[in-house]
Amino acid sequence: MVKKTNLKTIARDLGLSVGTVSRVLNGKAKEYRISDQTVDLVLKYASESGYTPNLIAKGLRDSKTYTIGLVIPDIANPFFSIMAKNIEKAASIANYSIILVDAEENIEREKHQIKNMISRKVDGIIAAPVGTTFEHFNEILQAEIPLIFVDRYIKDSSVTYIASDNFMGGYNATNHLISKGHSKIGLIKGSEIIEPVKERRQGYLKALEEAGIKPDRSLIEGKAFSIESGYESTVKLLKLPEPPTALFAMSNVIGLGVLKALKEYKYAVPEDISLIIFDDQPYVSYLNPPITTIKQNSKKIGEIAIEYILQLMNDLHTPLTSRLIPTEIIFRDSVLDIK
Amino acid sequence: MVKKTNLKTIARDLGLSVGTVSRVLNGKAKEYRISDQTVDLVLKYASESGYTPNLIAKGLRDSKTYTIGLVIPDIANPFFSIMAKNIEKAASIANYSIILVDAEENIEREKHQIKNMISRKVDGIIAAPVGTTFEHFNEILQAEIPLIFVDRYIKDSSVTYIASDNFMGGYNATNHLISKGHSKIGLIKGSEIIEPVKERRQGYLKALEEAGIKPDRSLIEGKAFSIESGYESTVKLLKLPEPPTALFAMSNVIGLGVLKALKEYKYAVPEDISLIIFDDQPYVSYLNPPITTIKQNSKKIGEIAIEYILQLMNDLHTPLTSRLIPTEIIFRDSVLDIK
DNA sequence: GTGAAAGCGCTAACAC
DNA sequence: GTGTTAGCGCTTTCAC
Repeated sequence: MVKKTNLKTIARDLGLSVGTVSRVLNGKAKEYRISDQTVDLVLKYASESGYTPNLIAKGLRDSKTYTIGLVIPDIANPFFSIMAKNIEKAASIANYSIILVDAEENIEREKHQIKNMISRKVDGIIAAPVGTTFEHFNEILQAEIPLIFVDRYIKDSSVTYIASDNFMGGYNATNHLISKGHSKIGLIKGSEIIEPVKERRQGYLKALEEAGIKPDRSLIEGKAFSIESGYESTVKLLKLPEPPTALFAMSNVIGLGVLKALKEYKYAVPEDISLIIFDDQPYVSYLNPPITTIKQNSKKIGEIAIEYILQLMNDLHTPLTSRLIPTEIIFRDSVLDIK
Repeated sequence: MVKKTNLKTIARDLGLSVGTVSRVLNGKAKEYRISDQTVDLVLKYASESGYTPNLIAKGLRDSKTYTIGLVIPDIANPFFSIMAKNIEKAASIANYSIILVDAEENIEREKHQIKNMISRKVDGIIAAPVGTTFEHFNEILQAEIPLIFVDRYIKDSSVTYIASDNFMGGYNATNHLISKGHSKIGLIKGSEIIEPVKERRQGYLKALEEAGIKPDRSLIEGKAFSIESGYESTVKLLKLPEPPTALFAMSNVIGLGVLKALKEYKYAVPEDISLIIFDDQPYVSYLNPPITTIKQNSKKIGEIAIEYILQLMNDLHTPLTSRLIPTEIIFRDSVLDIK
């Protein structure tokens, strides 16, 4: 037997009107000077009948869904799952729920899901876009839905973003390698259409340039944030006539692929080759050897994202500044001093 | 300028009625023998104006939200994030969106979020409950919302669950250790109120019993699925007058804590101590040494969960059988043969 | 102090 | 072939 309790049934059973019941349940009894007796009656009945307000109906009424869409390229990537965790936490404190979408690094899926979010009338969208195509995000803007980019972003899009300072991260990683005497530094990257990839590569290039090292295009490999791409790219570099003495892997997933290749080809780290991985994860301390990494502050990125989206939800025209969150280099034992 | 396009505005602008517009947009033009001219008109206008149907209003109408609540104890735990990925994928194929909740292994937060899900009128809930308390789940049942447990479950709850065969996993892990000559096997576990923890421990005990090894209660430690608990428990065991020769860590996070302790106390794996970790993750192949693990099929668990929830959504009284998904032992180099 | 009713956007039953 | 309208559950304005 379904006992669907709603304002109407409560009102009926208590011989009151929906209006009165609604007021009581919204704590507006005082304001409307509703009698204590009525208040008690309603409160008692509501709790005994297990009444839960229908947020959907409420939302329809005031054109809100108390919902934030989170569009992420790969939730299985620990960088994103930690970010998602913090975003969900901050959102729930503000009484918003997260609708999660995993775009699987697939632009078509992302487009489809964006449409879906718009249909669902989410109050805001936080996205780490898969690629550079922007039309589908334009639809969000046109629908006047607040939008914030995290981690990945589309540079000339006017959408506020919060990301790691990828340029400096790439620069610092490369510089550290250079300071240890390395000049043949392989860069294992993701797809170039991703802005952070470009930035990290530019940081890498800048460090080389400052050190007077001529960049060697054959030392730059990789086309995706995946174990496979990391693996294949590393193999290519290892087979070079003059293989690099150090590797800079652009993400934790890529890093796993690099490790796979190094293991297979029996390169010891750091004796045979040095390694730095962009993005720190708990397990890297226990790898053989512990890997030096560029640590991103995904917690902070998530927190600012929610802060920003809440502000936009309050006023769509709040002027917001895109933020580049500093990375930190965590020194471990994967870089050999060859000076 | 907000151009909020909805059925009403389209109807007004085109001099039609909302009914007609709705029919055309729902592909029911044929059925209602609406003129091609009208159809074209509506379709053209809708696409040009960027009309997106309001799923909320539609949902209010037919008491559906096309939404599934996913309640998880820790989305940063890769086991759960991979499961979430698969659940989201399967859900989106069936045109459902996922509302994600991270309970943070906190029963109060879980309760609160469950209430929220009910208010949101989700069409179903997939949960990996934090503890054994059940009242808040009863509310879901009372609200006649389909409910499925994954990974964690509450045994005497009548709620269908899909989980790894934890007993056999624990049994196989322990047996493997025994077969290599170990008899002092430390068990680093999570909180006992979690059913899978009990099951894994029983598997461990059963294997010992079958081998004629008397279980030593001082070898069983741990109280949470966290790095800290894994670390502290391991330290305790290492400080025993007669420390174990092998360790069985009950999860990937616990495993990280174990590794931390072993490293700190300079125990080499497997020379000084053998190790098996429950739950396989990509990085364990690259740990020092690669760790033997019990691999769970989180993809399959997620897929069945969605399959089941869809069936329940179709008919709440579909008879469903709880499933125990087999685990697999992945042999690597962390177990020493001491026979 | 409380009730009545409009309206949020949509679908479907009922008109004609 | 197309229009009208009730109703999903809620809040709030307007009555009295």
